[in-house]
Amino acid sequence: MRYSQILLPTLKETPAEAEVVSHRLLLRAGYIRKLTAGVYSYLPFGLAALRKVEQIVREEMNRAGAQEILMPMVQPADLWRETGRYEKYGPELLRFKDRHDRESCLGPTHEEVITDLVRKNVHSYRDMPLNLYQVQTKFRDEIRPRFGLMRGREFVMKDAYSFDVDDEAASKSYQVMYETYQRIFERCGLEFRAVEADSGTIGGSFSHEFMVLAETGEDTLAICNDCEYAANVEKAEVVLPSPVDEEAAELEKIETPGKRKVNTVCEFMGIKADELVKTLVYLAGDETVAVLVRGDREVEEVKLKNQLGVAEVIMADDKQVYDATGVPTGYLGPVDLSIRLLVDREVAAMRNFVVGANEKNFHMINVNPGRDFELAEVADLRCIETDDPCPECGGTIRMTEGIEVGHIFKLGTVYSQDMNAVYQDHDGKDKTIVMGCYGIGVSRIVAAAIEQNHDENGIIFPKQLAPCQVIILNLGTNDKTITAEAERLYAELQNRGIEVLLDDRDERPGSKFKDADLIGIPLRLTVGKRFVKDSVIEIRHRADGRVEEIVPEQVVDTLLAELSSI
RNA sequence: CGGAACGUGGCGCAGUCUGGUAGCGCACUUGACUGGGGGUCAAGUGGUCGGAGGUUCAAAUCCUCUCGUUCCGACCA
Repeated sequence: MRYSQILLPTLKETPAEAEVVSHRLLLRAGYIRKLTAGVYSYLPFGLAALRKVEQIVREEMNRAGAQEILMPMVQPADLWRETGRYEKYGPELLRFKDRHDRESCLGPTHEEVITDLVRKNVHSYRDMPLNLYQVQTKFRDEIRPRFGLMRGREFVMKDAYSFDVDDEAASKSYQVMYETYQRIFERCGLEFRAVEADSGTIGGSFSHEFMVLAETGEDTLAICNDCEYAANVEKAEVVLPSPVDEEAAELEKIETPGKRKVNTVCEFMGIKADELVKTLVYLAGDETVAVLVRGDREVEEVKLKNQLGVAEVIMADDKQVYDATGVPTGYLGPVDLSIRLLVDREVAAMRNFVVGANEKNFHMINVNPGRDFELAEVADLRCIETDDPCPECGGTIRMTEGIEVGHIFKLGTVYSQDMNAVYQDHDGKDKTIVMGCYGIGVSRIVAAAIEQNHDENGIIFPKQLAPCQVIILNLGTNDKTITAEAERLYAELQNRGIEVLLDDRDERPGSKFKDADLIGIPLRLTVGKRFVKDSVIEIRHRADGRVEEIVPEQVVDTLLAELSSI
């Protein structure tokens, strides 16, 4: 490739619409351009990076015994009605009618289509296990597309579906995919964690998300500094604290005029927030419940939801609190409280703390669980926080953001039952096929890789994902010696099968250096004055800025050695 | 869907409050100089100011509607 001929429109300034790093750099480096909200064109280098990810995914899927197919993007509504998802899926499913008034939709995922395919073509236990996958453009009409390739409406996804005779075989297929995913993300050069995901709606099944660790992630993860533990904060368990060994002092009511907030009460009484317990009121279905957590903690609403077994919990407003308890907000406490009370495990282990007195302008001190109020319902209800102990190894937890790049799911027979996908077993009886599904956000990986690998000058692609491995800068396009050497190197590297871009533009050196940094090519060769003077070529590593000067004869061997470390 | 902001040449922006011949930087074209971290000078190209309607002698500017984009939230996973 010659820079003078390729469409690689780099920008000095960042388009105003781009907020996150990967979006900014993808635009600036000339990798993508937006057509409309959440829909992008891939320019040559953007496509090249995408292909690199696809290639890794394909190799590993094939190695795992999966077979590649390609399914239609346009799908008939009737198929979706069989699973009830045409109604359930919501407005993310882009629906339309064709010229014959047939209802159709653009595929946001392919469980229905693949299950249809399999029920028509797989009839015997001999046909399984079977794992089929595709790499394809998906369309989800997101309410709010954002962050460029991170959450587009149209995006490239690898989706795989496994079919097995029973649950045990399906678990094996799941395990194979779990390991395959580990390999894929490792080969992509990404720092990632596999985290257990919520299996909520489909009982009995299980599921893992693969998260790339990066600041711009949309999910918050609790990860351990000392071991491999990682969990979505919604699921991360807070370790049971050991009870405080302290003698219970005498309960006392004191006046706290106008002091309602945790910090004002603390200030007024000269205590810290961890010596106080706050009482929060939630609406959970038809019920109103109170939750006790330490003054400096937050309630994790997902945990509360699961504890109560309801679909949703909403924080009560001042009026709802008063209606339910007869106490104005700010003075609530567990002593003689009239509504159902849930106690965070941490609070249950505390002694002699401060709570509201259930009376305007009064708080209580030296409150003790068990003695002053009943510990009817104790559970893990608070958010895990930085420096909390790790539930696995006891190390310390830190919080980080994660980008979901993969999600694997044991589906069971959810779809096969609805769509009557059965096979004939040894005994001649029809049995329902057991399924799994496995997704990877291929285009999202490109964005995630950039989120994780960049500096102030631009992208730093891992070698495995870079559109090409080497860029040669000809710093003397009007100098015969320099140009001849740059051209010679270019031809030689191509012959040796190295992916190389030759910057043969009549630009000043500064521009060429800036562009080379911006587009993120791992290795840079510079042919310039130093070649004329000392017959040396400069080789520079984008990732760490390391520079060496070598004679032309060494170039190919040096590059091959560098690239073999992939 | 709720809240907020923005829309002026390819990109980034000023001008809008206070109506009066559309501007700046970058990019692009031509020429000269220059040539190892986005260079200098000169001369140029390119915009019916998102669209429609209205007010006015006069609208980028005021009013109404509309389309688009972005941010926060909700939703979804």
